[in-house]
Amino acid sequence: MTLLTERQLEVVLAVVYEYIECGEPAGSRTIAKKYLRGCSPATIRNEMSDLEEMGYLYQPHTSAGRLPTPMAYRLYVDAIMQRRRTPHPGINGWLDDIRDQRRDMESVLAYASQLLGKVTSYVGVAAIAPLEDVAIHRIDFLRLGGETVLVVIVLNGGLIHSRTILLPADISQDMLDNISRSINTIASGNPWGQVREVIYSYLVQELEQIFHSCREAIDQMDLILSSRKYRLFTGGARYILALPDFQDMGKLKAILSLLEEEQNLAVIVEKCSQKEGVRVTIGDENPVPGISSCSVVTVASSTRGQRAVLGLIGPMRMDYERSIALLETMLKGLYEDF
Amino acid sequence: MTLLTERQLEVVLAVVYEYIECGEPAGSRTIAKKYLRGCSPATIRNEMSDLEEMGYLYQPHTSAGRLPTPMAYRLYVDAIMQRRRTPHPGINGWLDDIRDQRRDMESVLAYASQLLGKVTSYVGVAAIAPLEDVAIHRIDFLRLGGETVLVVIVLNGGLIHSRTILLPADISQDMLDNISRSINTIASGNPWGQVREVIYSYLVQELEQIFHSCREAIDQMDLILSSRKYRLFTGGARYILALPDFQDMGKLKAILSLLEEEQNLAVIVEKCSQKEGVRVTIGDENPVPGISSCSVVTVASSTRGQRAVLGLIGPMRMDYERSIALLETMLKGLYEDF
DNA sequence: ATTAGCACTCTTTTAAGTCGAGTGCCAATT
DNA sequence: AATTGGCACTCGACTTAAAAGAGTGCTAAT
Repeated sequence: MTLLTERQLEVVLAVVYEYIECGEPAGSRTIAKKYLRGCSPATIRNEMSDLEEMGYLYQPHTSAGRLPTPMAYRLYVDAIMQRRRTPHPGINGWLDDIRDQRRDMESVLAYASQLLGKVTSYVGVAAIAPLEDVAIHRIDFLRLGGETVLVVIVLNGGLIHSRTILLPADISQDMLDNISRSINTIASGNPWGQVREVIYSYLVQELEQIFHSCREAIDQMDLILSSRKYRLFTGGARYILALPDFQDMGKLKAILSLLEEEQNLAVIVEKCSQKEGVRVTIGDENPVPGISSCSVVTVASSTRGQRAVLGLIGPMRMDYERSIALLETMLKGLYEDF
Repeated sequence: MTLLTERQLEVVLAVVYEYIECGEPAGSRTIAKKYLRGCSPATIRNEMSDLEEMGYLYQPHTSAGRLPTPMAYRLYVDAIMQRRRTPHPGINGWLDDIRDQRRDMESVLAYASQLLGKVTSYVGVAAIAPLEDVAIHRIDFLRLGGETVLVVIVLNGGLIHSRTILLPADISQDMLDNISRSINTIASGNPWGQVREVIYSYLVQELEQIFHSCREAIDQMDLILSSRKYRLFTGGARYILALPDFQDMGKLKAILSLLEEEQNLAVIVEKCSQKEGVRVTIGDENPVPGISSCSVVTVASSTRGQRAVLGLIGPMRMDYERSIALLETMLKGLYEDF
């Protein structure tokens, strides 16, 4: 891969910056006047022509200015990431709002995602999941009728999982309460991995006759807890309607589909939570299809038994710098609360 | 109000039906040929002209066919509601899907709303709230750190409420467990109204010194439980993009805004849950602004300590007949499970 | 009361023409 | 050898004009 000259780099970054700001193809004249005062438009044109050959720029049609390719965005984002980031100003007021209406975590995250969307005009994402070794606070069973039982698991960070399971026999609520009591004496304060082992061995010793019945129930709980499923929230989808990039119904549909299909969204969140800090994926770099014309900025962090992710999904020409600053500031702000 | 002649009624209903089916203004020729074979287009034209004066029809422009006004839709829907409804065929397979992946209630409702949207191309809504007098299964406290405590309330139907509250002192988890134990002995199986009274009198007698501190906590819980807040789910928003009625960004924004603002959606659900059964609101009849060009069909029902609502939000020319049948069938199907 | 006929209206579609932004290239300049 | 000014050329965006089509309103006949 041929390296870029200093000036070529400048031109690429200028085109990206200009396009992010104005939303229209950048012409040689504009770039020369606003970003590289020392050069004439003709010079820029030559550079641009070369850069197009190299795959950094392209023209939507012959007589238009240049647009950045994903490669150019990548260059731009990498450049930004190296710079020192300043915190995003002016969301402190909103964070106070969140703090004031003391709510459960889900509401807070839902609100945070809405806020992210509102402020940026992109789609805000917030997600949280328990860490693998988080301790269980309490397990509770609630007879819903017949053989269906609702299992409620409260984890130590405050996350709550619930799920109905089917027992092979109609067990009374009193009996369930007893079971719950026994389990909680060993479970409370310990991670599921340990708890499961203890329950298993207990079952084998004491309750062999109903072992198989319970085993399925335990497997169910295993599924709930080991899936480490993210609780996902998105907000602000309505604001992207105003963006010129989403006037196309096709793109709109793609992004709405993504938001409504938790699985795909989970893949994105999953990917980014593998390491702490900011992560930017551009266009095709995204692991899910359909949003290849979008970019995703996320920031992840783990504390107190939980992994939290905040993110923004926007057009490829989204304001990466501002988005990153906003996400970092907000994540930090939220952590001060929890 | 002048009454409609038999034939006028027929014409109005025909125009509504035709428009619902085809999505285009209905001309006199079409109506005469497809719905009133006995009459010539000219006759229909005369009737239409009268009906326009009466406020049932209108023309988008001089040389176009007629469209139904909200009044006409109302007439049509009232006519439908009197008819005997047949169950919606072909969703049994999907209901089985729901049944198979035995999940917690929230997932089921989320899935149901998605399904409603997918099948109809409108927006599906599902909501559930506890009845006022539903019994409490369990109240649990979890120390999150410092003075913040997470209260988890499991209600007898399986609904779970949680919320962080601020206590005036840093209370240890052991202490919280004790409190929880005491409360549960009196709370479990009883509705909150009673429980609150008992706790109050207990506090007054035993714990006067910290009465005020706890009082606030109890008030908080009061707020959680007496708000009877609906848990809301919507799904299928992406499908409306394909409808000709929502090609307009303005309308799209209005409906997305509604979906993202729980409050407004709650108003709609609230209204319809006041009586059992089907309810159709057309255009301006809707209690919230912004969706005056949409209709909402809902069906509500209460059992086992819970009120459930299923609904569809679609264009005014939505297929009311099919929508109603679908909602009724699905609600019935869901109740067989829970 | 109903209907056939016809002129009229208004949107939609198609075609043609103009405008302007921006490029590519060449020859002149540094 | 790199840079620059000049100029012809391209292609989309916008404007205008004309034609087509669907449907009505009205009038006169049945």
